[in-house]
Amino acid sequence: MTNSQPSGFDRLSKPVRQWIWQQKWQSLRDVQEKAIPAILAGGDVVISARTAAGKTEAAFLPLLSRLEAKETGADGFALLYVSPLKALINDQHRRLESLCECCEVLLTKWHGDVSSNVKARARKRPSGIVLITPESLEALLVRRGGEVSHLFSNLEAVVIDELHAFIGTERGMQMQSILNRIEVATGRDRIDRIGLSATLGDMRLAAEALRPGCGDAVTLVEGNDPGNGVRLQVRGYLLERPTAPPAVDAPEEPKSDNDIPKEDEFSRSLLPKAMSDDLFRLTRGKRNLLFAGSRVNVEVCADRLRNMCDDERLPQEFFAHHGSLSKAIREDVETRLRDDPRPTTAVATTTLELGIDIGDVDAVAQIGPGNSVASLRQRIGRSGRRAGRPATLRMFVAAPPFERGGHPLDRLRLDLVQAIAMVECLIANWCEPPIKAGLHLSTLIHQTLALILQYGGVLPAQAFKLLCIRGPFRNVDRELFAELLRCMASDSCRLIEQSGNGVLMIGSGGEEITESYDFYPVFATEQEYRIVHETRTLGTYPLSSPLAPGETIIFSGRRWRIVDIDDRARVIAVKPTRAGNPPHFPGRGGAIHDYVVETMRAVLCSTDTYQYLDQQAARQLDEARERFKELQLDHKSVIAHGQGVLLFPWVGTRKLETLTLALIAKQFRASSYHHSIEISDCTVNGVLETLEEVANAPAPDGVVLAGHLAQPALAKFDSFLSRELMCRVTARERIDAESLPEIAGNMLGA
DNA sequence: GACCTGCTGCGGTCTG
Repeated sequence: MTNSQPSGFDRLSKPVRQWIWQQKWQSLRDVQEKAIPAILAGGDVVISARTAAGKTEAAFLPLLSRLEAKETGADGFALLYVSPLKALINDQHRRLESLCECCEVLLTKWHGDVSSNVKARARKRPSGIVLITPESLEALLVRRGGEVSHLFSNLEAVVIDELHAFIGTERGMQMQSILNRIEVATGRDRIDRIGLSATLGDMRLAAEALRPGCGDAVTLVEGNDPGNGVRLQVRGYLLERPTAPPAVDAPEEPKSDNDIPKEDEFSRSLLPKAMSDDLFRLTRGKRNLLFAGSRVNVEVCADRLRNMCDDERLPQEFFAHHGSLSKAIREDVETRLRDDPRPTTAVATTTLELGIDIGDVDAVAQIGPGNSVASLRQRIGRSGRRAGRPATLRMFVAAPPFERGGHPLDRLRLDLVQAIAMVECLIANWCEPPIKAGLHLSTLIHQTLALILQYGGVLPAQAFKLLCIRGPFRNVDRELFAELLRCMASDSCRLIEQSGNGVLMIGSGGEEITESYDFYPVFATEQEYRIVHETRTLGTYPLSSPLAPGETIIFSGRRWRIVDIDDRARVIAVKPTRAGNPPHFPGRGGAIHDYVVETMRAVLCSTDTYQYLDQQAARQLDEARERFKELQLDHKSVIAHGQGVLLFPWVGTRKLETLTLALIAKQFRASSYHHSIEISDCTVNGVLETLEEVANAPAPDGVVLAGHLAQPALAKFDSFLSRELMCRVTARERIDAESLPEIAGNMLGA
């Protein structure tokens, strides 16, 4: 320690200070300095700081000091650390081991890969810190309901890592509900919650997510670590016309593995050659993360770069990384990034965005504008962590080529404009706020079943009070909860039944679900094949994407031929080959925030130049702005197009879809496309009149509007909901009916 | 026109 000893340091317990001495830290980090008094004072705290700023220690140094001062010797766990990832638990265990040893506090990993005797031992003599996933915690409550009060009665605090990953999600609702159930079971009014997060758009909303209903009482701690600056570039490219469709009708099987089909022509329509040449040139020989967007793009891009490596007879340094690849393959890439000095570029989806420890990379590249400013910020934080080196991010954005008679939207270069809008938002220090909680009826079904199992039965009024008044399901009122219970008890579900004295019990249908191994997670997953080469599992492939023996596929950045499909065992056997088609993964579109789309319009209206654009991108922006003026979009929102019209509301995905739906409900043939709505067979005046009507009428009933929409069961237990309940979920979570008059009004005023 | 995450307890067999 230097002479300028931080005041926070002095307030820590003796063993904690000793540990800090051993680490030879020169001083505490800004966020740690601020967190110490906040956590020592007790109460709920949100700690937010950029990646690698020392958030974990910011929470645990004062928490361990608190344990030292308490010294009750009572049994029961003292601290609970909840993480969304097993990999993060393993990292944190490594990181906290010596600190806990110094403090003589037991540290226990608890997740699905940890052996059951370790868990049994911890249950028998509960003490110290437990690092756990929400699913393992759920299993503990459901299977050992009777032990809960004993295990957690001396709990000092709960630390929630990657808080932002839980906000507004099914898993987040589950976690809040579990923490609430622990408080109730132990008879504690509240157990301190400490949320750790990357910088969030709106800290107050994050605080509300940490302690529903009492966000105002949460202490906010924001780290102010300036980092080493950011170097950022947006590079423009032109897409090549696809000259051949993907080889669906390809003539039978290629005769030999040496036949090389024209698959490159298709893959070039996803990834132009000029772009892959630049990607190769800028990443080769260094350590990079390349975020390619979708799993298909990861495969196409990894395949292309690996081939370029082979062509130049260089050792391979490009590797694919996404959620459908096997754990072993992914860990090989992570380990190589972390521990191997050889140049390595991981071509990834969002898998490498969260806090898994992969050390520092030289640069980050991204294909396309991405879906959120928050994720852009997170990605930048993956480089520039070493002293004196700025973070480096290059965005590679391709636009469609101009064609006579092409779609007017092609010339607005909306991907490039979106990329610029994202960067402008980032520079202005804006990022998406957490989304507001929906009804989450699927997760409420789950929590009702879990609660019955935990207590062996529960009265409806108790369940309502616990889950919906004290717990996180506050958008569900008594009437709606009663309807949900009736639905769960109905003949078609039989999830629950009621005993003579009114106690809710698990029904015949519920038994099957709750006894199953996959009851504990609340998110839905697709059924999949396993892709196997000899004895090695390469990864998984969705059942819904049909494949046939003899077909070729790019997977894990390599090319394979399918030799056998075992539908019963759900195994696809492959062998290496020289040809390969891009794989197919189903997916739903991402939602872009209103403010990003508003900023896009501002970028198109403005004449500002942006230093971070390369020549090609700057030229494409000029062309897009010219076209924007030509179409008079600077003062019009509705323009004629062919036999119909194009609408430009400049709102985010959810509002765009709501307006489309409202127009469909008024008998227009409308569909949303690339930030616009296309309506066929109508006139500009006809649409303007309708917009006028919408603007001046009260907002339509969301449930009625949602009735026009297909109601796919998206969440895990949605299939148990009645049509009517599903409509209410859709109205609340997927559309925004209240904003319709305002959107229409703004378009008329434009 | 997108991504990601997670999992018990038991009974069986094998190894040191």
